[in-house]
Amino acid sequence: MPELPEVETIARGLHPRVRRRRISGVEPHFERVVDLRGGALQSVVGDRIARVRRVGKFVFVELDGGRGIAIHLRMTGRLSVIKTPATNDASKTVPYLRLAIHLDDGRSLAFSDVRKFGRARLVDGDPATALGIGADPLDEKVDEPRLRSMLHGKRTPIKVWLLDQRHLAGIGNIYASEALFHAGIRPSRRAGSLTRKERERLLAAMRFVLRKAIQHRGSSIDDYLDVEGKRGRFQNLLAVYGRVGKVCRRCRTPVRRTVLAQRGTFYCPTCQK
DNA sequence: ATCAGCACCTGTTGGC
DNA sequence: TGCCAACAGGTGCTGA
Repeated sequence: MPELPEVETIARGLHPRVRRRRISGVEPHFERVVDLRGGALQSVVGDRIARVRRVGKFVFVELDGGRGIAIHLRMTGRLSVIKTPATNDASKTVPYLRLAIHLDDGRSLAFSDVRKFGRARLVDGDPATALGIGADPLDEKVDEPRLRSMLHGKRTPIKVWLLDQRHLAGIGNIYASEALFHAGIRPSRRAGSLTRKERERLLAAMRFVLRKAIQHRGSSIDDYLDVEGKRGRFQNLLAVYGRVGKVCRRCRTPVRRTVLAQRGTFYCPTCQK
């Protein structure tokens, strides 16, 4: 479900609600929700939350002392802050509750997820390094020369390259299609074949689309909701994603759907070369 | 390195 | 109306 704009919206919503709170307990309701590669989560009990921010597609709950909890919502994960439920009816309070992080003020951070794909992982030190993900696409240090060196010699389709979080972290299936539309580049183009102008357009398009989507609090195509349970609005402004058969907003050509890396991929055959 | 295929899960939807 | 295959915003593993 959530990509960079949705995760950014959630992190921004969560931050003022939980900052400076101390963690008083960690209660998993589904065994595999904790990714043990970072070690057991119980060790954060007693720690204070410094802030909440986005790292790639992770919601990062940063703790005093340099550690943090990295939460990945995958397809259907949701975060909310609730009144701490009695242990025996926790799962009734929030449907599909998978993990409750109790706070010292009688509230809990609730991580729920219909599909059980979401994970929470303890991280020590720089989260991007620990999580093995690349630079943020909104980071201005990612400029054309840097993109050029990253794409050099790559024969994989540019859209597939964009989805690989080790390169740039945060872009998912919606915004990859959208950014490529705004850049006028076919999703199937070999990454290394982009010209300088195309790389410049791609960088500008990624940032434009991601910033616009953040302004609109993300895209709620199906079930994405923010921390307050509200839908985003950017789904109404999508240019190609999910619009197969409908006409391109720019040139009226019907939008096409193909499959790349087993993912639905949308583009305008006229506007994208 | 890279890539297809599948696994992980459950719910919704579209076609017959 | 009813059934069921296909599909869904993501990643991670295996084997070629």
